[in-house]
Amino acid sequence: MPAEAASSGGAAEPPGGPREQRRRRRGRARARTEALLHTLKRSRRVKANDRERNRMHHLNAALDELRSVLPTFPDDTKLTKIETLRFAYNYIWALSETLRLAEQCLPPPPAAGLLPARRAAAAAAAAAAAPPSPGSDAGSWLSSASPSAPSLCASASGPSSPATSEDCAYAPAESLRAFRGLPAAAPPGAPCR
DNA sequence: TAGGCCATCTGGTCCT
DNA sequence: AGGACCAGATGGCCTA
Repeated sequence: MPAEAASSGGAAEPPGGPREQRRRRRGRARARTEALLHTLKRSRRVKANDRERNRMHHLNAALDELRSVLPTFPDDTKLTKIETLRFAYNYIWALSETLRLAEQCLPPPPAAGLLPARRAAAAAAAAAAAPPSPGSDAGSWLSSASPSAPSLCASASGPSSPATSEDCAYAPAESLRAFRGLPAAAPPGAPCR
């Protein structure tokens, strides 16, 4: 290709010459691929954002479902996320504790001897929620370090305690007594009344 | 106005 | 490769 060889050889290329045109074409192509890459990345990001939003919506829906099965409060304020989780944790513990005590104290079947579910639930609710003293923030009764349950915090290693060594959730030992069907204190092996 | 809560975006990591 | 999950950042809204 003689023409090419000649142009590459020496004299300054005239503006708009074939070399210049090629360079411009390459520049445009590169810009186009970069733009394409950018839009591709962008669209992936947008999609990922969409999925993430969706995921969080599902998570929140599940949290709402959890709220709906937890006993509501007089003031009916919506529990925050962390409150919901902590309260559920305590509620489950209180329910199982109620069952445990009931099994300990009640005569074996027939079924009539079983603790009515609603009473058990009410007791557990009281246990899990109490003491919801007015003016106290959620942290004091739902959160990790409740001063009202020092003994249970101390015995956090016990399998039946809702407290963990790291996060000593409120342990409603006192409020379990609110349930009239249960003894004030029923240490393991204590005679049932 | 400060602080708490929340939704959303984002980049990184892990898993399928 | 693409999706799920996670944690940090950011900004908006609300309340004391």
